[in-house]
Amino acid sequence: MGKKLADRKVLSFENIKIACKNCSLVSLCLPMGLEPEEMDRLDRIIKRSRPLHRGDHLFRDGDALQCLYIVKTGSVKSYAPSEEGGEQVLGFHLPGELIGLDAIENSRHNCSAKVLETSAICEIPFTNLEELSTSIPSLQHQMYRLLSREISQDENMLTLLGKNSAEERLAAFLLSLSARFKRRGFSPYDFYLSMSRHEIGNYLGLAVETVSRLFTRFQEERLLEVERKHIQLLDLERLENLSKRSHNDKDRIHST
Amino acid sequence: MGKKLADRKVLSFENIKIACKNCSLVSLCLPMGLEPEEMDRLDRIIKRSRPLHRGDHLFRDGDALQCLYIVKTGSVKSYAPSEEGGEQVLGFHLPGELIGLDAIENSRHNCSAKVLETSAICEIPFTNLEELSTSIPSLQHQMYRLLSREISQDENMLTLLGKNSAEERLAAFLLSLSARFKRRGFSPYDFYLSMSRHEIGNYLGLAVETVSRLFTRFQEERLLEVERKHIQLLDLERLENLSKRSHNDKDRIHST
DNA sequence: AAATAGACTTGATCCAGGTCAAGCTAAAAG
DNA sequence: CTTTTAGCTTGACCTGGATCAAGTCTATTT
Repeated sequence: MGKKLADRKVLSFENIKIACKNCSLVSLCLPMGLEPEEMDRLDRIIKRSRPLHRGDHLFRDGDALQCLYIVKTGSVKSYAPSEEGGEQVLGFHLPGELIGLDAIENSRHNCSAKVLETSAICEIPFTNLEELSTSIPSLQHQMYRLLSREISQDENMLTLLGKNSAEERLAAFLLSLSARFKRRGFSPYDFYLSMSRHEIGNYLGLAVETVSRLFTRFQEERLLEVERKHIQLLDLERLENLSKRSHNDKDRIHST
Repeated sequence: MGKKLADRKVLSFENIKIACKNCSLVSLCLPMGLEPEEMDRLDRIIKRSRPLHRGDHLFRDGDALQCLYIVKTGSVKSYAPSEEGGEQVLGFHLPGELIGLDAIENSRHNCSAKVLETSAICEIPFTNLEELSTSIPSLQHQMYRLLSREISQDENMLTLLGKNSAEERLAAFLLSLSARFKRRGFSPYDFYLSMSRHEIGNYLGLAVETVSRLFTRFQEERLLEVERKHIQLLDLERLENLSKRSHNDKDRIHST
């Protein structure tokens, strides 16, 4: 309990309530490319609440769409719960990433999102955002870009699940994390996983055991060093090669 | 050759060059919900070219984004080609569906799209569309909705590929087609597949042989009648049950 | 410090669906 | 008409990764 208080102090208002223009993420986040005046207008509709803790939900499948969410610090997973209690992990979200875009279609969330570790989150009421984007063309453009990017990413993921082997999937996953950490100014070689093996497996369409065995094997092959959540990538190049299916590509479809 | 001329006559200008307001797809297409005056403005930027033929490309992976495309009649597949000549089928598109949305992010197409049969296509120069959507809020809203819907669909597909068995995938695929035909005023029970078994398998992450065997089995079980491309669904309810994974849902992730 | 529990690892076994091989069919080309 | 070819089906076999079954390790609780 005393611990939690301390935690709060460390990340509190100085860090959380800063405006977009003072935020280190500005160059890869929603306000990217806006003029200072436009950024202020956006800033005024963004809510910055106290930090959320592991397991807290941003929203649940079926909730009415109120806000879109951006990770400021920490990480979030989104997932589609199934009736029977199972789930499909749809994505892991790092700082600067916009969450909840699949809810615009019918004003209702199509998946759930919960934070994986203590996280600061920016909330953006969608109605206000939409209005604002009508009067700020570059904000509208940025929205189109972010929605489009989400589609591209999902399509990549479809290819990964449709065509790639277990080892290709895990290698691609680690490289994706690595690249995203790098863009955020963190080490691309040395990082901590905020998600469990189970969640990684679920995301990649693999059993936990398979993920575990692959970590062991990758370590034996000196591709990486792993100790629980701590990952050190030792050979990005070989991982890169592993992640691209080199082998059987015989399902080429004949053109007409 | 005489045949082709006849074809052209049948679908030519009367049918192809009609304005949105006279198009039967208006209620499920981009102009959905626009005022007549707004629809005219949209109409003015849309190009309607002569029909394309099987195998013609709308665009190829890497092309600069010029237009988004809407199927008017016929069908289109989008796919991610891989270096080695293979491909991952990303989707099949029926009349009223918008194609190319993943290109907005970086103004370059991230996949290819080719027509599966003789098809009429509306082309919408994206720059014009974006401008127009700045001055027509309901058009902007519709764009957000369509982009969001694409994300939801891709997420559904991720779940299908990540969690479902071969039989669940094929059942879900057939039901999806059935529902989409229904919305377009066609029979949900009786339709023709415009894609090959190979393409279906590729899309669903299955080998052709598996798709073929499943069709045979579904027919033996009186779920459907299949003869080459012609499908008759005999028992939607049982197909529905098949498509939802009823069995092992033991990968529930423990909450914290 | 002992107990409990969740997360992870490792080994043994199994099977859904992939791969390989052969033949069939229909439609297009000659 | 016959031939060719691409698409589809069916059977036999094989394998990657799932499942089952024990542990082990860490962290939290008591």
